Amino acid sequence: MARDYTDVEKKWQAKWSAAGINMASRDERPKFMIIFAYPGVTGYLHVGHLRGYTYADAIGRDKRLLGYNVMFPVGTHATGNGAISLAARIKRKDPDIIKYMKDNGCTDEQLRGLTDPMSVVDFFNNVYVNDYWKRFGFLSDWRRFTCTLYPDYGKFIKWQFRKLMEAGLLIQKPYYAPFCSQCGPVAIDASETDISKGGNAETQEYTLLKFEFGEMKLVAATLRPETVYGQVCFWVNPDTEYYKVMHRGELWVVSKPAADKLAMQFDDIQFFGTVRGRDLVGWTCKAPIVGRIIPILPATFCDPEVGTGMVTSVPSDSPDDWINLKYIKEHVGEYAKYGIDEKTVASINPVSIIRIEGYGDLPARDAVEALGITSPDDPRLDEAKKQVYKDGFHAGRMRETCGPYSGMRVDEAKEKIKQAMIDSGEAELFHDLSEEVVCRCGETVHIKRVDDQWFIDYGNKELTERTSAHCRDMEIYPPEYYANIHGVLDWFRERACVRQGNWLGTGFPFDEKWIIEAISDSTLYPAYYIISVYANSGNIKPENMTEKFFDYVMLGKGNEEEVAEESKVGVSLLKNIREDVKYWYPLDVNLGGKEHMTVHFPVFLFNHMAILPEDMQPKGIIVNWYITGKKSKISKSKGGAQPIPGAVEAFGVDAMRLYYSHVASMFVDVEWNEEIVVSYKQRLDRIYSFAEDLMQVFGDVSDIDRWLHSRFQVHIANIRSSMEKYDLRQLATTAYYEMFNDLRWYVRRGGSDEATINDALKVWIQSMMPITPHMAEELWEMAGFEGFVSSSSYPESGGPDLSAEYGEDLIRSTISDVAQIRKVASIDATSVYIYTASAWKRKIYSLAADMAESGNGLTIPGLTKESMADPEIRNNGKAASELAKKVASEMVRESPAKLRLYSDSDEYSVLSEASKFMSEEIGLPVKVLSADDTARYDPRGKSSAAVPGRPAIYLE
RNA sequence: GCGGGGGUAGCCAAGCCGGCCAACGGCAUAGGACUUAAGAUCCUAGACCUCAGGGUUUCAUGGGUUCGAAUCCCAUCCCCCGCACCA
Repeated sequence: MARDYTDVEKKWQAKWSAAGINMASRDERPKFMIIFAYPGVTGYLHVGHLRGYTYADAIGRDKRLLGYNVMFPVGTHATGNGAISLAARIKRKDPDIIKYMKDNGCTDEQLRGLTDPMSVVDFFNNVYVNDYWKRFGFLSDWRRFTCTLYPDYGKFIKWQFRKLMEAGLLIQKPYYAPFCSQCGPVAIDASETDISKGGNAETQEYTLLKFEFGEMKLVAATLRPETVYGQVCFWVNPDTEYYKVMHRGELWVVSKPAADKLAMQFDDIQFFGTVRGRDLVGWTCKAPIVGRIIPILPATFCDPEVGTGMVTSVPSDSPDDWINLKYIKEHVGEYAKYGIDEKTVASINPVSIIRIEGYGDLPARDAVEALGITSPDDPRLDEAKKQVYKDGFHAGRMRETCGPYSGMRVDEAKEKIKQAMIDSGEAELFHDLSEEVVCRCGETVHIKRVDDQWFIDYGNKELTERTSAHCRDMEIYPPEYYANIHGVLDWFRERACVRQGNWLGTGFPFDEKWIIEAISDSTLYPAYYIISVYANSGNIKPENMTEKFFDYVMLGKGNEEEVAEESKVGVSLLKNIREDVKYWYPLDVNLGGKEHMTVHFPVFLFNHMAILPEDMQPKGIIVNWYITGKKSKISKSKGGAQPIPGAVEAFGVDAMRLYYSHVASMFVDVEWNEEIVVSYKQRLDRIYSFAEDLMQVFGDVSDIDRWLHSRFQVHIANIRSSMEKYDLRQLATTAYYEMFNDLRWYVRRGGSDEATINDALKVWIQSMMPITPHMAEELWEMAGFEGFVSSSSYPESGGPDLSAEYGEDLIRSTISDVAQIRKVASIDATSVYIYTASAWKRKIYSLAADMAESGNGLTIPGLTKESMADPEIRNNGKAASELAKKVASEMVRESPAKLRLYSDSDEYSVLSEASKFMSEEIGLPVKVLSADDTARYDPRGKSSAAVPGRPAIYLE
């Protein structure tokens, strides 16, 4: 049957909204505040993002069932240049972006309005709230929505930074930042928000080595300063025109691109003409530290774009250098035109400088030969280079050729040698990117030195220790992250917190030329949701949000009258907001994707600790993993893999929510698979139909009612303990599978009591509410329950009815045993006889229970002795002592209560009453007899094998 | 390199403070019921062996601890993620 899920979803969303149950206001109830880390406004979201958001809503809904006043606010993060570049691309009608927007349902008319950044932000804010979060049935307090670009939000951030300054946590020092000459600073990251190429580039620190060449210094850039003792020659590209630049009174020779890069990192670079590479080759220069005079050789592999376009040659440890030197030696004739003679070349011999386990004197040669590389053009040189470096750096030691560094570990020598050369003026540092990075605007990105960069000092020891200590008292999931977060906090150093350039965000309060960057303005913000509602309603304007205002409402500093005077906010409103803050904070749960583990969550914790008092520190963090596309993350910047509105139409919101909750643990990645989502949809269909049928059952009380009631008490307890750990998957398993199966068994067993069904139905629907709220409301209404299930109260577990469960388990296992015997014995049975155990056997269990309770414990000799002391048992001779022995050894770990079940259960009645049912299930007539019935039919004497919990079976 | 996480039956995926585990659940599969048929739904089966409810081998590989290990320890192989201005 086709059920119109969309209608049901819209119907209940409208009702919730009309009743205002999503709105969170301070009252007498205990509170629960949960957020998810708000998304960046960089485009449309995809089905993967809704996973975490759904968890947040479901957890909030579960807390509602337990009587909490739940606040679940949402917002967006628009800081950055995403909106700027998006608007620019729309404005210039970039076909890719137009297609992307249209594919996601943006109309031409809407598109026409999206040519400035704020329109883009507003547009997506609207999409996120209406097409995603409201559409998914979230009970969020929409009045509290905020965005990082709202002026009132900015006021809060400025306050936050003033507090950081007061705490001495803002510091200034030079910084090397990726920089576009057109757009200013850019972010280099794999998702390529700012850039169009080079997302995996890293900033590398090069050591610039200065080689004396007459009055000039030839400057080579190296990543391996520890190898300077092995320098034997110098590479210059003969086809390149090099630049002479003056720097600190020295005349440097570097490539043109290098000169440009140097100018971004040193202030005094002056141009002094050029020199051709071919005019340098054939001469010699003096190498730093070793003072060795080495020949300058031509090398076409010297790329002017990399480093300085000149390279010092260490053939002992650099596969490139080794292979090129080898080539020259073997093809000297080709180099005559550069004035290179055979004698010079022959005199160049590698110097062994590093001893590495598994390598000979010349690691570069070994690596090259091991890979069978014979030509300078072999692409595997890169691999050889990495291998030699890795092995040498971590396991190598400097040889005796390395002067004062002899015997030192390579990783240690690297720093020491570098520093020594810097101190002596033979070297300087330079930063460059590991690969070409191109800005969205098309310009190449370089590293620029920024002298007065502001940092937040997350390396602060005292702050780190307090934050780390607090984490031990938090609920952090998964447990691995709880254990690991201390390491993450320790590892944090200073973090650049402001930037310049083409960037939307809040101005830095101490110097407005800076704009606060994207992570730093999103740390303390959960607290702002408490205040945003007043800003959104217009009761408080940004200009009212003075430093004293926030000091008062957030920290309780100052007195109301003074603050009211200064901020122009009424005293009662001020007090009211202050009470709100005290009521709602601390935040109970901050939920976010795993990418936050090393960035957002740590700074979220640090900033709370730095600014807010002990009793306002966060209480919980939950990390969720991703829904991925085939092979890769479904990337939002690369175009949505599955637009959300389409998925909602196809599968229904509840099916998607159930899919997210149940398909796997929160803490593993899951590959998006529509077929799986469809199967969840079908499950919901079945639940709908079954629940509807259940509502039509009006019958009599029977034994099975007790069993169903017991099962549900167990499920309630199970759900409660699972949700204490926010284990939504277990909740889903219980509600959508176990409860469902038990109800079906109940019906199959002939259960039909209206009151029992009603009770079970009520709990069942409530249990499903957190995950599939629309279906739950619909069923709740159909069943005739009052109000919203979303606002109902979940019961406490009454505990299980062990004897009811024992009886039912007995019936099930007996049926299963009959089936087993029929299968194994492969006989065509026509009827089934079931014999329950003799009374004396139950008595042995009773004695065993007594012993277990007595504290002396259950032992074989003990039980045998006790049993044989009883005349009734003793009468049965050897069978009795054997059973006593068996019971004592097998039941030694069972609880006395369990033993009592064996001894006290009236198995004959239980099975007799179920005989009709068993006949139907088995398909044969079933007769239940007692082994104590002297007139019983028992041609094979099977009844003697019956024991409590396991009746004997005879088929004929 | 530093830090972290994994390898479970055809696939996905629970379990992993040792025993209740031959190992939850889903999907796919097989047999049966229902149906004119298909689909849906329901039942049953599911590593291997077994003519009476039993037994034998399994949870990357190899060792070890234990009365007992998918679960603890060690080693090995393989896979994945983060490493900074991207919430």
